[in-house]
Amino acid sequence: MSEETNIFNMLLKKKNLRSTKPRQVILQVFLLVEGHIEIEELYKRVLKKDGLIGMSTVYRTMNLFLECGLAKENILSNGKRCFERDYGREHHDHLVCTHCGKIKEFHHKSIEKLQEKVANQHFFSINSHRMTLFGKCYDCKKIDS
Amino acid sequence: MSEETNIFNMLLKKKNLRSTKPRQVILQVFLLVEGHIEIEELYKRVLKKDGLIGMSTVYRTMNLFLECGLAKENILSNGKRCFERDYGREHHDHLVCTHCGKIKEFHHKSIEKLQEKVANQHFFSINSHRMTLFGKCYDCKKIDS
DNA sequence: TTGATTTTGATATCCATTTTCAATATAATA
DNA sequence: TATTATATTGAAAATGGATATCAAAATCAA
Repeated sequence: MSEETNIFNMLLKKKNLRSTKPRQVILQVFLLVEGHIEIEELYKRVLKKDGLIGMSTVYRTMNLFLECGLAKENILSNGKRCFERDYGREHHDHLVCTHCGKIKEFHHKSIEKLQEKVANQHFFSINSHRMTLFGKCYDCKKIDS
Repeated sequence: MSEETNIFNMLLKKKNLRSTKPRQVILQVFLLVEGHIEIEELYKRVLKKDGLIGMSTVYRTMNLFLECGLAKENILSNGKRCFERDYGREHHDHLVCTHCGKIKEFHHKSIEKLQEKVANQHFFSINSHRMTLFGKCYDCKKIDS
């Protein structure tokens, strides 16, 4: 049993929730996601495994994933939400190509140190941050020029 | 006539749109906004000036403001949108208190230089970015501890 | 098993936003 | 100014994403 499965089961236990087939299927599918996924696409993949599962259950279960830190939510430039796995992964920020939608991840320690510094100057203590750079990726620059 | 009024009128002309009373009223009200405002609150203020204006017109007009760069949209930590004026203002990022909702603005040149650097490393050219630090402000830290 | 409780999927509902549409306002021109 | 063509309006309907409701089904503990 993967560590992530474990974390999910712990959450279920903690909240007196039951380990049901739909929840396990959705978890399995989610754990195979690489990168970023919108809920519609996740639902499609879930249906392939079990055509009886309803959309509401996917939403409900995704909220559980968010709650226990297995998933993280992002807002894309078009305003839509997408999700990504968030366990055992290093924190990262996003570079989004506004032309083709490609998403790259990056992590920059010095930026984060500066963020801390800024926060301190304003007497804030940061819990989290969100940084997204929008632009054009290499391939799209080539196409357009 | 303020420069912002001018910009709006130019957009109207460019798009063959008409300068109507509702549009002028909404612009006037918007230009008095300081900081960040949700559309409901903007609508309330519009109604005080002219009780006949409808919500759809406010939405439509706000979209025009966004289009010509008079307004900028932000997504708060609770997922709601808010707007702020965006003409003649220096670019800035946000510090949001997740406890009381307070929003502070900051601008950090070195962070932006590093963002450029990161983008270059990934062969992206950045058009814009969005950076928000979430945490607790001074006052809310005091209350809670 | 049984019985108490939770979960489910379908459906209804909610909310923010956009679209539709007939009536009205605007701007250009005659 | 009167006319005409076109854009705009507000109200209401529609949309789309997400949540809440609820009776039937599944799960768990005894």
